[in-house]
Amino acid sequence: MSANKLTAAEFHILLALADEDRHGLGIVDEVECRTDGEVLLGPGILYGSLKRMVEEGLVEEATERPDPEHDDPRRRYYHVTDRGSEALRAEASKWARVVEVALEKDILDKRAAT
Amino acid sequence: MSANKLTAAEFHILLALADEDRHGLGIVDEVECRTDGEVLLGPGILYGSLKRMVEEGLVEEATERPDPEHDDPRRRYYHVTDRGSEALRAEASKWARVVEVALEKDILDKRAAT
DNA sequence: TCACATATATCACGTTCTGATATATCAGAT
DNA sequence: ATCTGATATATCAGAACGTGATATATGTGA
Repeated sequence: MSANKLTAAEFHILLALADEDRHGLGIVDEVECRTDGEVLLGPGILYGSLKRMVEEGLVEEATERPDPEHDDPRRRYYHVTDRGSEALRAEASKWARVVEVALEKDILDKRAAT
Repeated sequence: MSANKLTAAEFHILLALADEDRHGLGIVDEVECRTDGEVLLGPGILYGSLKRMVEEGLVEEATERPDPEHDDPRRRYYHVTDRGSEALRAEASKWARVVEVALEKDILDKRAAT
């Protein structure tokens, strides 16, 4: 839609990786759980987005593996880069603004989402 | 229920129409102004989305014209339907939840745009 | 009536999304 | 050991969506 914008899938992936490195299906689980099953990432959009995001420097494959004791060598863990972190912050800020407008226009009430 | 997922463009259009009926370029202006020029709807996505949204019953062409004194007959004004209103509320609610998560993960500070 | 801005519309092309399919490995049961 | 089902990554074709150029027509003011 406009310059420097993340797709919804890229945004959800970055948000999933914000607090810890995760592997592909770990990202899917975090997003599904966090959105109560409303955002479901299929394999196409997941691995396609991750590939693109590595190329764009938003994420990188993690060098260290969390919990090497109980590891699964098939997994590829991803880590947010500084650039990805900044893109996430900018995008989250845009959506925060949108939610504010929704409140101003009485589309949402102020009650906490639960 | 409504597996009715909105695109980002549809969401911005519904949000623009939430407080008053607007015509095509009026929607573009509202979105551009509200997002500080970060979301720019070109003619393709604008009229394409509106056409689709009428077909899906999210909006309808307005019967009455605001300010008939200084009117421009080329304009086509749009009005949000009940269904569109509900879809907007649901989508805004999802993004509100996402923004909350962003706050929890320390991606945003609490003092937002204003 | 001329020039420019406004307004809607469509098109070709590129990007992104969806769901099916493929391949391989792991973990536990037989 | 090997069978089975779950886990994990990957790719692909077709659909859906977004982009920017182009087209057509009309309003507005000089």
